[in-house]
Amino acid sequence: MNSAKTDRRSRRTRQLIADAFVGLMLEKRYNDITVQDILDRADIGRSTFYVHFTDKESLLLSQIEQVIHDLGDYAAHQGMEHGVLPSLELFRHVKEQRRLMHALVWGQGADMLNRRLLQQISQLIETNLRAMIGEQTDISVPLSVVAQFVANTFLLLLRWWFDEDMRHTPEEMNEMYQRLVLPGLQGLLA
Amino acid sequence: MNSAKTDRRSRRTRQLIADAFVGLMLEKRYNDITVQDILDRADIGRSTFYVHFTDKESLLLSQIEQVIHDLGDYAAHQGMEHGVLPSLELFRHVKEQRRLMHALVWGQGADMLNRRLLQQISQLIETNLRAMIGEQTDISVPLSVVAQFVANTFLLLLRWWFDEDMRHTPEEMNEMYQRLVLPGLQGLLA
DNA sequence: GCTGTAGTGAACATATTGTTCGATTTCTAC
DNA sequence: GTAGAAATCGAACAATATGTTCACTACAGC
Repeated sequence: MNSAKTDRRSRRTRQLIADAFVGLMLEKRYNDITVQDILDRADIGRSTFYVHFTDKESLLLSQIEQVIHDLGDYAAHQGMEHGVLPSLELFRHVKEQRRLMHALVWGQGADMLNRRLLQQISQLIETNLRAMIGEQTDISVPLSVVAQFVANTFLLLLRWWFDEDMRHTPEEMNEMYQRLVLPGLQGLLA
Repeated sequence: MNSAKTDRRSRRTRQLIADAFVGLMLEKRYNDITVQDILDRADIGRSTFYVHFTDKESLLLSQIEQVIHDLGDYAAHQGMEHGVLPSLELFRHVKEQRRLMHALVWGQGADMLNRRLLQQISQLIETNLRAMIGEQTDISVPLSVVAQFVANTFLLLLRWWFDEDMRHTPEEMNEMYQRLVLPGLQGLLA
C-alpha cells in the first residue's frame, strides 16, 4: 500500500463527515445532533464514522482544534506591529472563513446559559445606559454592543474569580472591573 | 385537598432534584449527566422526576431562570447610583450564593469551544503584552485577566457580528474593538 | 487482473429516554 | 386515629441512540 493514496481517500471521507457536521451545527444544537444525522447527511456508513472518530464529541473537538490552529497560525503570521492582537486582520480572516467559525462560535454550540445571562445583564445595562446618555445619540459603537461589552467583561471576571477559588475579595474584583471597563465607557460617552 | 400542603411537598421534591443536579454539575459536564444520575443522587423515583420536569433540559433551564431572576432582582434593588451596573454589589451577592452560580456559570456547563478559543487567544495576547510592558510589573490587574479581557471582547464582537449577518465591514468591527478595549488597556499600561 | 486498504451495512448488545399504571406513602382535615 | 386526596414509587415498556463486530464490496496502483 501507498500511504499517499489511502490518505487521500481517508481525508476525503473525514472531510465529508466534517462538512455534514458543520452544516448540521448551523441548523441545530450540538446536543440535538445524532451520529445518525451525520451519517445520513454525509452519506457514509456507520462503521466508517467510527473508524475516523471515536465519538461525536471527538468530531467536535477536531473541528475546534482546526479553527484554533487556523486562527493561531493566521494571527502569528501577522506579527505584532498591530498591538496586542492583530484584530483587523483577524476580523478579515474570519469573514472569509465564516462558515466553520460561525457554526462553532455561534451556531447553536455556544451554551445556553452564558447566552441567556449575557442577554439579561446586557439588557439591564442598556436600560441604564440609555437613561444616562439622554439625547446624546452620536455614539460610534451601537449601544447594545456597549452593553454587551460591559456584561461580557463582568461575566468573564466572574468566571476567572471562580477559577481562582474566589481568593479575591468582591472589592478587588470590582476594582478590576472598573479599570477594565470604565475607560472605554467614558471615552464613548464623552 | 388544600393546595398549600401539597405545594410544600411538591416544592421539596423539586428542590431535592435541583440540588442533586447542581451537585452533579459541579462534578461533570451537563452532557455527561443522565437522568438516572439525578434520580440516584436525589433518591427519588423516575416517574416523579418526569412529573416535575419534562426533560433534563427543562431542569437546566429552570435553574438558569432561577439565577437570572435572582440576579436581576438583586441588581434592580440596588438602584443605579452605581453607574451602569451595580458591580460591587453583584460580586458580593455572587460570593454568597456561590454554589448555584458556580455550577451553572463555570461548572462544566460552559461550552467547550468558547473556553478553548478564549484560552488560545488570551495566550497569544498575554505573550504580546508581556513583551510590551517589559520590566514594568506594577500592574493592578493580573496580566492574564487583561489578556482574557481583550480576547473575550474580541470574541463578543465576533458573535455580535454573526448575529448581524456580518453586515458590517471588518474595518468597522475593528473600530469598535479598539474603542472598547484600548482605553482600558492604555490606562493599565500607562 | 491482483492486492490491499478503506468503506459498507446489517446485526448486535447496551444504555438512555420518556411513559404508563397500579401500589404505596405522606399529610391534612375531621 | 382514620378517611381520602395528592404525591411518590417502582417496575415494566417501547422507542431511540450508541458503539462494536464482521463478512462484504469498491477502488487505486502496480
